Amino acid sequence: MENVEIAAVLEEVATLLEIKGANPFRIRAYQNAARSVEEHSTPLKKMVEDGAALTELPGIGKEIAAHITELVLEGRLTVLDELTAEIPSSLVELTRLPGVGAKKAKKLWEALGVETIEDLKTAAQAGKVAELDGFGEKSQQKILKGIEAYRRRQGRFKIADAEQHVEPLVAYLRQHRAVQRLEVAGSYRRRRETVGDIDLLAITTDPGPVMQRFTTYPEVRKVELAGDTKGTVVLRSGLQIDLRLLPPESCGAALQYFTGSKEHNVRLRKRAVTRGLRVSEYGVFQVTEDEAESADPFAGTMVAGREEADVYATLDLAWIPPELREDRGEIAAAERDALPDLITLDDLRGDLQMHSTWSDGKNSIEDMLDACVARGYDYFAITDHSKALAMTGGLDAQKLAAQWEEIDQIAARRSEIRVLKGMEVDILRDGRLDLEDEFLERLDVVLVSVHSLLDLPPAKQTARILAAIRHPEVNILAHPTGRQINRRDPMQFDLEEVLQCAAEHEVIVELNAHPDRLDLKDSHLIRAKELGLRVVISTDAHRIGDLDLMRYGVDQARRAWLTTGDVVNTFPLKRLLETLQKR
DNA sequence: GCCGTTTTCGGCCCGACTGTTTTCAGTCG
Repeated sequence: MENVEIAAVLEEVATLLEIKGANPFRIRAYQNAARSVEEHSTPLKKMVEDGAALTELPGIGKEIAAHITELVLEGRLTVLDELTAEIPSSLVELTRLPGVGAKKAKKLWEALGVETIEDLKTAAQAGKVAELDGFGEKSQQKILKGIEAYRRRQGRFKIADAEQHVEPLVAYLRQHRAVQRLEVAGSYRRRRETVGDIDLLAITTDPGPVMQRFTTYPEVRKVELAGDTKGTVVLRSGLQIDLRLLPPESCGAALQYFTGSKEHNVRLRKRAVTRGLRVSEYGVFQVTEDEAESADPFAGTMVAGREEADVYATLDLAWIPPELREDRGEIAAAERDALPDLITLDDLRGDLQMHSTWSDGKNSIEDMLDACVARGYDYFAITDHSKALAMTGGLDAQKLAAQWEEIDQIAARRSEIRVLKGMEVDILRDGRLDLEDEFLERLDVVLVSVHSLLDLPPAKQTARILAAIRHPEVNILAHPTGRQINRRDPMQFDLEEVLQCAAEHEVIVELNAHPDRLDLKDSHLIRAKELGLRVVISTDAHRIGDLDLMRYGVDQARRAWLTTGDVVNTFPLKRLLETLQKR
């Protein structure tokens, strides 16, 4: 049982308690505990087995520690069983729909007998939802739309969640002596923001025992198939894993083949055909016309297969980084030897969005400083929220001035890194900014972002954002679309117009590295680059550990072909400051 | 339910917006 799963169970308990109408603070305790578990780097399962004190984790006390222990050891949770005896657990899913919280889920259940999303859809289509007290026609429409959006993203795992399941499995398989090499291929290797299933590749000359080890992995819920070359299992988390077993001479070809994408491979195989070659997961084969028709995958003469780069080389192509393999022009670029020199994590010199205890962050400015120093950064920006976000403890001008004093004091004794004074300033309804101009002028870096009124009519939303980025003091448009992966669709507005306006006003667009956001997404970033925009990759850290989320942003940036020249926080401090001093 | 202490209780982020109402409950961030 991975930390994400434990966290999910605690969340489920919280939601059921909410539906039940329990003490709100008790509910929050479970939510806090869930978050704490999810963020904890070592597996709690291991802590339980080692007898380590779970209460050392923030938000975990005696009771929840006991719950986690029960969950890990027994695979069940008494509290949860008791709750689901009263309330159908499927109601939890209803609360994931926008506009449906615990109270409404309860009402739908009690008044209409709705237990599942499907029930709700039927009831809404029959117009029964609108007739309920507290609901109306608009709510009913919103629910139907929400169900549609929810369905669209079903079954996909965020890359960071998938990692939690995949990494232990990979380690487990690599321990087996018959496994010469084990790699993750597919969209996971291409570092897509979400993955549907996982493609594993094991190189072995002794498939039987490897398949045996795979299908007996303790987290396996169901074995779909287990042959000599291919096995499929579903983990308890619901994540499907395909394992392919291949001999060493096919390793590179198989890695290439199963990494995809499908579109990339189709183009590659077409290219091969014009050269009298056949490309498959077993290798690249020089084939005659007759052999090309053969059903035998080993027909012809094998010319490559052991190394992935050789597969590309036989097609007169440079090796293409997996993140680019989406048929977005990478094959033409590889042919001209004009592939971009993609950004790497080591290129980053700082982080330009993070929060401190001054607003909703969990660590002090100096803690964040220490953590940034430890990551080898040359600079970082403290960017707490502005006052419109009252729930985060957003800062007004007076508090901001007090924060500057603290920053100055810290900077005076800590010269090893440069602290930039920043703020994540809310864009108000009409596009004005949530901080007075004379304070904006004195900040080193001004981020602006939308946190409220996410569903304004598109024209109004566009106008609102345009107004903000035209403000002469604005440097960065943070998490531009406002989406949350698998949770909330992007805001409706004209992104193209916003990007063009940002280009015109030299506003940098953020690639928010948080794996829940990854906003802008790859295709948007490609467009931004075309328009000559600069990008900043920021973690939006709310605690020290979040600073490590940077790598997800880098993955996404690589998918968008970005290089160090495109990303301002790869710049040395002097050049960064010049870039921020645009006007 | 957790936390912290001036330590075994009392506080815990709270304001804005929406759609429903006709003065406000529920949701969201």
